[in-house]
Amino acid sequence: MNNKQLRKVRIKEIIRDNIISSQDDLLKLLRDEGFSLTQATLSRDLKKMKISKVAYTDNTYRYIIPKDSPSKPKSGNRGFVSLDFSGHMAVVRTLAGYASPMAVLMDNSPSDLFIGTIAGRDTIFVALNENNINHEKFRIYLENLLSDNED
Amino acid sequence: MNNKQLRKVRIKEIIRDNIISSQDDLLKLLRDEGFSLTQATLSRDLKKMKISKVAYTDNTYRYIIPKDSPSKPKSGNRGFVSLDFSGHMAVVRTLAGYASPMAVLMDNSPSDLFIGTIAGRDTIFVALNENNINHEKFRIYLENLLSDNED
DNA sequence: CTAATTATTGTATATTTATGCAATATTTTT
DNA sequence: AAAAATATTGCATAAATATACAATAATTAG
Repeated sequence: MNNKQLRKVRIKEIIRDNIISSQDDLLKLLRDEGFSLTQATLSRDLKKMKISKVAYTDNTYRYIIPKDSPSKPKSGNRGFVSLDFSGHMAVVRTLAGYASPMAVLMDNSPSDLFIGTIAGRDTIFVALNENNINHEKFRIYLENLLSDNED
Repeated sequence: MNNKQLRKVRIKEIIRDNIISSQDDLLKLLRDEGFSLTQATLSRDLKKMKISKVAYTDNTYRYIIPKDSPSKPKSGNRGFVSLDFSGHMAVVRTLAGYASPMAVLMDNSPSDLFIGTIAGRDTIFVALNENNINHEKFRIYLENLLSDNED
């Protein structure tokens, strides 16, 4: 294991075991352990590891390790297969059985972009808002819904 | 609904439907809609809402709504709600819409413990193997099924 | 109503984080 | 091994974000 990999492992451990509220905090701890690096490198490491600062309930900021961080196969898009459009209708194809829960997800994240969904076994019809038809935005909406919201 | 609350609602919607990579991005969109505020206020709003910038797989940063946000459905165990038994039948309750995919999961992980499943919207009936009725084992089977593999 | 209290916001700025570029180091190719 | 290609890093700084403080607005108490 080279220095970079070792460093990354320690970064995760430190963040798991400490309250870190800035990159400089973390930088100091790493340097105390003998690592030699700068904030710039740390910023890059954290980006690669998807570790980021979030607001905590105690009104402070902390760095946290995302729950799904450990190289999760991106195939886990909740059964998503494809998205196509037909006029005012978006058609989402899913793996067998996934259409209904995905439609429920959408129903629970309402948006101006659509006015309703109906799901079969592996297909969802989404009635888009005729005053606000924007395929690209709907695609982004769905992408965010499916990737931001893992179990 | 006063201006602040309205603004916060819109912030969530905008982040859900767009790719936002800085507070200034968001600020511009809000101002386009007629909101009058500064980056400082936005920073405070986002802190309160626990919305933060995270590294995305495409090597960019995006603001995202945290997973446990109230607008997202709570789905810790893949929509699982409860498990009960009635004679040779196990009855699994799920969140609305989750019954079918969960039954598919079970069908794809066959076991001597049951001989078939049938799913409605939020309920699965599982016909247990009458030669091998063991409620506790089935509970463990289901527990493992729901916690093991990723989506 | 008026005063007191609390909440919201902007300004200005400090703090924090990200990145272009050049230098080094590492790995791969020949 | 040398050359070429790729990756890692620091430096300097740009870009982005958070916050102290003061002002203003809204709410509550008397």
